[in-house]
Amino acid sequence: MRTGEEAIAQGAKISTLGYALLGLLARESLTGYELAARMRERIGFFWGAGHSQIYPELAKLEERGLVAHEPVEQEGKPDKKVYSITEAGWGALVGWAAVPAKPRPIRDEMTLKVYSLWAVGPVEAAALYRTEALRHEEQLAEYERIRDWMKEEWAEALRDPRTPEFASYATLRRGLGYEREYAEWCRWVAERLDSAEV
Amino acid sequence: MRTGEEAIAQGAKISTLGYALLGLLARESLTGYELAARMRERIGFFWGAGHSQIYPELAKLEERGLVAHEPVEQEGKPDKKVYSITEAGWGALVGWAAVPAKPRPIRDEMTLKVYSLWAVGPVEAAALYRTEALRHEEQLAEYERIRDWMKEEWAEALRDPRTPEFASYATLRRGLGYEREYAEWCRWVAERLDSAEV
DNA sequence: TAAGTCATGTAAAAAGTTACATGATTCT
DNA sequence: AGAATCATGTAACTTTTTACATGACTTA
Repeated sequence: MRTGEEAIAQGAKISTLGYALLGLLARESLTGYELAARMRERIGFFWGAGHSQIYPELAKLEERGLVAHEPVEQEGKPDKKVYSITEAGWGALVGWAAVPAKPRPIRDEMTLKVYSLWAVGPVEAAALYRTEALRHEEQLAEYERIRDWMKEEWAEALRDPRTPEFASYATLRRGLGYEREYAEWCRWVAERLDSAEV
Repeated sequence: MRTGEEAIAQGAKISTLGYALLGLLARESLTGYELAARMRERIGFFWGAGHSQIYPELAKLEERGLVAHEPVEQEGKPDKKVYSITEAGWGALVGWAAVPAKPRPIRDEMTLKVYSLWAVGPVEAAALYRTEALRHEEQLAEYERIRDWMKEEWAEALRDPRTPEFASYATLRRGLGYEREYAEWCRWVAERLDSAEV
């Protein structure tokens, strides 16, 4: 039973960014600055936010009692606020993670450009998609390095799909497949364009 | 040489949605209503916009001289405005399509949820990802039907990568690969979760 | 008679991006 | 000396989403 102040925020809806932050804080307590870094490094491939979006969102989550912060004084560095997830925050996260997401367009500008490919010279276009393939191959290679590291370091935990390590690995596998498929498609586009140049 | 009114808008930047509309209008002249439908049917998988975003964007494009409209009176139906791409619009489209897009996070909420998978019960989670796999398998099947149709109807045009038909086909292939990979990943997640239930 | 299609808009709110603002310490 | 890291914020702007608003005709 929730009463008083806690009940006030009951109705207010949490944004996807809010859940992303809760998901990171469920693993470890972090400052806004660190959350921005985790956002880039860990889940930046499929969700992103700069610090200008994170700080106000943390304040909102705290208002609703889903996170709490503790001020920490530091020497030689500016003071910081370390945020932790609360029990209510944990409940909100679990509730969100267990239900399907509403499907939305992926908003991939490069695919949008392909739709107008016929308006561009084939030589120029082939070069563009070969460069794009390279980008995705590099990202793929980076993910493969991380995967190998995980398999070595987390061998034990990865056997159990109820660990945060497995969840990280599953996320990475999605990136792996996404980049592999994307690179392949870019190469296919470039190859087909090459055939027109002859 | 551009002078006077045309020059005024030179500097103003066109949004991705603007280019999406130009890309559709480069193939055929359309009304705002039809553009919203094309958006859903043709490129909805990787870019989306409702009519409330399209009508104002068309007005902006017209201000900048990239599209022009002709009012058409109809019987039994409300009057409409048929938009066409201008030469300036064509130039803008080609310039945009020939350069790489700035990479952005894909903002896939389902992948974000996987990152917090460990917080959810494995039985519940397995059901969720099996349902999700189904969604992507159905979408894949739909794309396969369209692909088969294209290969029959557009056999001639698809041999030349400089046709709009080929561009449509290339776009579809991206969706095909994306859904296939996504479904496969969902099944993998579900299977791994099953192993924990025993 | 209720829902769907055709047709065009505006308004408000939410989400996301880019820029402004400050300041100490550490690395190159 | 300049750039990067740690650290937290606000402001302005753009983009996206959801809701409001209207109205004739067609199909189930």
